[in-house]
Amino acid sequence: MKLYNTMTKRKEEFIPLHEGEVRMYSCGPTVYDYFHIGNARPFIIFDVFRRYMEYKGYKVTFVQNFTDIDDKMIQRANEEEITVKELADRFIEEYFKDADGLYIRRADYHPKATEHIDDMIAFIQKLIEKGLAYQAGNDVYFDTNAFKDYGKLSGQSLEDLEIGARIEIGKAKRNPMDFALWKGQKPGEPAWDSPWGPGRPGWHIECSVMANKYLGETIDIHSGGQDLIFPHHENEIAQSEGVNEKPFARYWLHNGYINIDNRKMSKSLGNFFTIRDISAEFDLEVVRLFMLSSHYRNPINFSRELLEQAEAALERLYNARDNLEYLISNAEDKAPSDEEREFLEKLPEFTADFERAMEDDINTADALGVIFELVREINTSADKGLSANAHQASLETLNKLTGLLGLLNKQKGKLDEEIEALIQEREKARAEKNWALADKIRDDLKKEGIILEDTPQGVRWKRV
RNA sequence: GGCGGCAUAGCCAAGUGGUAAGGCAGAGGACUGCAAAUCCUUUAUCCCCAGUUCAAAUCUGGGUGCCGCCUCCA
Repeated sequence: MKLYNTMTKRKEEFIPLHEGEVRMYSCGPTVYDYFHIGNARPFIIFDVFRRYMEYKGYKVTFVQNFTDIDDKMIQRANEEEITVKELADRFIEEYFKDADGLYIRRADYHPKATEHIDDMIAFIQKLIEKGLAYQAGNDVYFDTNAFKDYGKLSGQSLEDLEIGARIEIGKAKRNPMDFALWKGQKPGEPAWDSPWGPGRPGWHIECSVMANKYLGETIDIHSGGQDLIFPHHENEIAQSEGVNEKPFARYWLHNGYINIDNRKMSKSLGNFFTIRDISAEFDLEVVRLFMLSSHYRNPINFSRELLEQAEAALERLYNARDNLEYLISNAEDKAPSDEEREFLEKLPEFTADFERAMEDDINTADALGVIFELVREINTSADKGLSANAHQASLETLNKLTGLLGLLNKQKGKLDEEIEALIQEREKARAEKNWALADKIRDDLKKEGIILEDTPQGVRWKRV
């Protein structure tokens, strides 16, 4: 498995710290609102990565946090006249609704910042003891000048960063790049007791602390959006390596942005679509396929047209599966022909190609291409007169590969007896060349959401 | 100013030295009572210029255009 590591700017062979295990931490949402499709990208792509590593036999421990206390949380809670806790509880629930719709599996741990305040205080104390942090008034700051590797992830020297810094030098800070570990309470803000007085943790410290707590001092993989490289991940490294004096993460994975009209989609620009918005018009599985149709590090544009393309592509996948299931239930049991043997020999090549794509830095676009090649092979096999056994093998391969990408989750289900009877009635009408009746039944069923297709192998149905 | 990314058909998109995957849309054809599904065929001076090489979408240099990070952001 090769992964592009932001730290080294190269693809590297993945070697876990502990044999057979993957410990990964992915930065999760700040739960002050519904998440948008830009947020959804890392959730989806790293969910796929996790599925794939499990498929490869690794024991994966996946942690994704919820940031449930920060400036935005406080501001939104004030606007809505509810507590920060109430706001967080609500949007954590909404997170899971949307994540479920996208078939994003639950992490092994979803730690919340507010439930780790004591751990954070202890961590900050260690930083102070090591001379890497200082108290200024009721705040505590990380002393970036005291950490020699500061800037190594983003490839920036502290000097360069300072030249470009747009940030105003806080009165209490020694250096413009220093960042808050602990913020003293301001009027009306929620606060926790600490050695520095009542206050709340800075944003960056939670990830260092929770990654350390759930995954250890050195983790295998840390992932998130490219916009977190600086300052968030840079600061996490400073904190974690400052305290532990060990590498924090072995591989840093960062996904590219979702753009609207070629501009980054972000809450601050206001040009975003939430997953909740999209779900009103599209099945969220379409969004999932859309996300996987390009490589995760490339930027992707978002538009309705592109979702429609993804929708059509997804339907092709479902058609292939439906057709296969139909063939299985109707194929004869018979001895395999030479053609069948050839087909069955070829089948594993698709899995091999798929794996090759995935192991090249999670190239889901290429992997999807392999699935579509498999689909053509399957569709072509329909009239080869293969045995049920052969079709079953095709189905298993298709399900395996699409399952690794988290696609084709919906099951077809069964038809009501009433509708079953109508289909039989139509078949009878067709046999009698009573096209008027046959077409009427087909139209009526379409209104019920059932589409009938008369294939060379027989009549088939699917839901709209 | 510093750091980084991208440019492949109408749209989307893989492909890091050997002569352009795949999806969507369109066109033509096959199958079909019709429709659908499916299959076959079809659409690319790989942004420009120069260089390296037997060979370049791929490497090097120089352009051009677009985007991102350096402030909260996935």
